Amino acid sequence: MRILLVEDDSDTAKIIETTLRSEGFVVDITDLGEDGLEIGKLYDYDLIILDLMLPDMDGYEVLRRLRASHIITPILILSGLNESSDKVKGLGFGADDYLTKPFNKNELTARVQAIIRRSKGHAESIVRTGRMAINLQARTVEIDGRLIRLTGKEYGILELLSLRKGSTLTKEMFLNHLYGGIDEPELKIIDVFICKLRKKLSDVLDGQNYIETVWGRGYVLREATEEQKKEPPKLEAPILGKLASQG
Amino acid sequence: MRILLVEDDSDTAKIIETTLRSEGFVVDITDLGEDGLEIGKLYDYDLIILDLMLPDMDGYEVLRRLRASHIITPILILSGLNESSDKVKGLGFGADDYLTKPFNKNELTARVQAIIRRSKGHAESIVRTGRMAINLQARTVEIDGRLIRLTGKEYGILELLSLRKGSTLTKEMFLNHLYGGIDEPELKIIDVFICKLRKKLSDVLDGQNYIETVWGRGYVLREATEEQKKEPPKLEAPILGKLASQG
DNA sequence: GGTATCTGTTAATTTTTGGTTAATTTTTAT
DNA sequence: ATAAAAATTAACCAAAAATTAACAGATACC
Repeated sequence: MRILLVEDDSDTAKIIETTLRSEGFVVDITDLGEDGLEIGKLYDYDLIILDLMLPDMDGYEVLRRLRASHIITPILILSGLNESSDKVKGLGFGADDYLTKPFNKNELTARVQAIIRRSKGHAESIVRTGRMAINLQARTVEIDGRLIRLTGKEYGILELLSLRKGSTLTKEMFLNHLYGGIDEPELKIIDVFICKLRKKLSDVLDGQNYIETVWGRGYVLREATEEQKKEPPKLEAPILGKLASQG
Repeated sequence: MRILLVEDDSDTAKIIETTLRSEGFVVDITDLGEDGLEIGKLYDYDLIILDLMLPDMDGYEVLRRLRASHIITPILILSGLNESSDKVKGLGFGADDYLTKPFNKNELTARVQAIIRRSKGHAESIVRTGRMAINLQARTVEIDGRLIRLTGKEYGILELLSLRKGSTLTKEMFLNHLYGGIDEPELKIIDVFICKLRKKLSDVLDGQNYIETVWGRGYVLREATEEQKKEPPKLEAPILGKLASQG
């Protein structure tokens, strides 16, 4: 579960971040409405938490423009004001819930979980590509129903590719999302993880590769071809014949 | 088992809290009806204990609104009044039981346990994983029908893992749920308890381990493999020899 | 074809995290 | 008040993951 937090007050942001992280959410933070708008449009978050008081733009403006761009990501409005007019205004513009500062941590997590549960309509969010299924809740990957063991960064890369399936992601994008801008390692690290990831997947997919390289640009996860979707033939007689003909 | 206590008198709250905690319940407390309403709606508690005398709102109002919102969480009404009319009124509004102050601690726990057992619809809530069975009502753990002696925190960790079997829980999650946010010890404590827990279980499971480590994220309780579900072969001659030598 | 640039792969190194034990503090029961 | 049990901290080692570095293989472009 991935949450975008648009909040300029760093103390509040920190509290929200640690609270939600401790519940297992992945939290991306930006302090500008402009950036929130951009990122919210570009990536498929499970929830956007939006502060009304932003340095560059009115929170409502961000909300309005997101909805105008047909972004249906659930939005939780965060405000220091307690007027009910604001509440109505926010919900009217298409916010899903409203929380006033200061708030209780349990209430925050409760609301966040409630909104997300509601928005998913109880359905598990699973992204399928050929024989591979990525469970975003459990952060697990299965191929032909068998669990594939991935490390944190390996999974992170695969998750990003899945969320933006079909479009090419640059290494810089991966770096940004996996390291949140600070203390980033070399770009090369992405190649290394892609390599490891491919190896783990292809071990089970007997040589098939879903992660395509776009030379000079980055990587894409493409919808599998009909050929790739088929389960591999069980190794029985044909193999024996093949082996026999080779020997 | 998680209980929400809506009570403004801090002495009463304290007594209830310690009584129920000593029985192994996790207790969240709020002193406002408004908050109780909000939190009760959003969180899935096993029981809500509701005082009628609240500073901001009539307890009946909270009860009525919870039921109006289709919250079916069992509710225990707590009151200083002893009139039977009140009793009827509360039960009529959809409360599950009624307790008058001052009350007896044993009666409190008995009622609480009864309500919760009833609300779970008689079905024993037992989570099975391989040869292990966790009884959430009794807070006991059995392996091959034999009782395993666990301490409070050890059980708490195993219970959480069972309730969310299959998904990885971070150490922060354990800390949050086991200590309710305040006065939390170091994260490291979770490792220690996991270690003790594994040891106690594996002593009986002859080396098997149901609690899996997800490196960098936390721990999971996974459904056991077919192999793990089998009872181990009974040791014959060696045991007999051992007993003989002892007797 | 040559070459500069980008990518794939492996190995070596560093950092982080987990497992375990023992010591200490706190809680509980008697 | 005391002993026993449980919880917590501290310290250490081992294991795993992340990162870097080095080099081999591809690809685009001239």
